[in-house]
Amino acid sequence: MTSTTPPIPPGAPSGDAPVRRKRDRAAREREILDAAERIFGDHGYQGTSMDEIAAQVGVSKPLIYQYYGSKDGLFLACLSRLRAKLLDAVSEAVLAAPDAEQAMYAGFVAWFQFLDDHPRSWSVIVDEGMLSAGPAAQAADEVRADFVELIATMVRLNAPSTTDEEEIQIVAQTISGATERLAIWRTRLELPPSPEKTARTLQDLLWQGLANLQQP
Amino acid sequence: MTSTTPPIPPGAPSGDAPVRRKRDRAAREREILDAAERIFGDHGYQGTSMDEIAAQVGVSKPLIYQYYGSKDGLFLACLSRLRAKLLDAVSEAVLAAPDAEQAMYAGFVAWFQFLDDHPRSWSVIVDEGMLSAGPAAQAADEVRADFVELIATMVRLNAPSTTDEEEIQIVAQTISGATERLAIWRTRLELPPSPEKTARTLQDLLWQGLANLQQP
DNA sequence: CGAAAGAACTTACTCCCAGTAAGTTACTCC
DNA sequence: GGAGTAACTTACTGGGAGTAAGTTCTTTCG
Repeated sequence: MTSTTPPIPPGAPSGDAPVRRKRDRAAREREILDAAERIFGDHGYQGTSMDEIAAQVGVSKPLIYQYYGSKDGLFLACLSRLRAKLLDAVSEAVLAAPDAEQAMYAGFVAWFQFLDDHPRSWSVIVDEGMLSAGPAAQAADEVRADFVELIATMVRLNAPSTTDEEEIQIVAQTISGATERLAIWRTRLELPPSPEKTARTLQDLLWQGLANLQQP
Repeated sequence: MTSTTPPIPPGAPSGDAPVRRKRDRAAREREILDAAERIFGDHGYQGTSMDEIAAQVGVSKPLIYQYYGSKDGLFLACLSRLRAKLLDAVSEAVLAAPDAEQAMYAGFVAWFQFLDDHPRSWSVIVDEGMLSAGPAAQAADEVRADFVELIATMVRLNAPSTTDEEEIQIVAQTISGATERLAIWRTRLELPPSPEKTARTLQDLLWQGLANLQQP
């Protein structure tokens, strides 16, 4: 099970290999974070115990507490790492597009594609990141806030004459909520529609309405 | 604190008032369910302990387990009751409308209005009902499935020539996800946009795209 | 009436898991 | 090689979910 770091027997090994029972902190932290991301992704936040993570890494529980403070802290660390990756993927796709319409489509595709590429990691954010209590929930909200802001910016660029900030917020929340839900829905299908088809349908559904925002 | 049923001192009371230390089962079940709904709504699923509910009702914990089986079971019972109320409210609004466009708008308004009227109850479903693990999550999924089906039906009626069931599912998931997210978002604002404005903006955003579904 | 039966209800646990105190082991730098 | 420190562990506490086994009230039937 502990494929990464086989436990070293306490009885002293042969006397020349350094054996490095103690690794440097950064490496251990990464090791713990990797395991946590995987296990959280598999069993969810609630279904994961710190003891399990510790066992998988081949380390004792207090060490994890020393590095990450709490279960929430560890979860939050997983989340931050994923968040950066995800936001990068989508932003890059959006910025590379020649116009607003294609930017939106590209953003959608990137979003769904990322999901397909990192299914388990992703469920950390979407499936379980929705807890409303605790610091973890706050972090999940920050992830969402990032995307809402990204979407709102795009909407403003696309419909410059719209000054009703409240409407823009409604639209941005709508799109963010829709993509999130579609993401979850797709993961549960054995044969989900392709990222492209999903993105195109969403685009078709929203684009006309977005264009009309400026002249109501 | 236990305002509803003050604990009766074990020392035998005066000998004529019946005192009914034991109530009949149905009444107790309702009492427990009411308290659970309130406390789950206040502190969330995780933040609520069975001991707390038992204390509020003025009853011992095993009694609750006898009636509801588990924490999940109790939560699920709360959810079912709310789900019926909510689905009724929205369905009624939809069915009372003269045409598809107004039906959709009325459905949105009913949805957001219900939220405003039952804020705490609602957070049981939306804020915490999203756990992906356990039977509670399955129940939350059923709530969503009901609405997705309702929306899908409306879409089919509105765009009869569309035969691509996959596209209809995408659209229904989109709308369901959007309304759910908007619901959560609104509860967190001190001065949210009115149900009507939220519904109208959403309607404006989606209606044109829906109409185009039939002739792509 | 009074005992039998069966509900409603409780005390007193078990187990599991997040989190911690205090100590031990390996590495490092003089 | 010894002092100092970072990495790490054992062995706990506390709290909450869930349970076994019993106790008290109420109804029913002789």
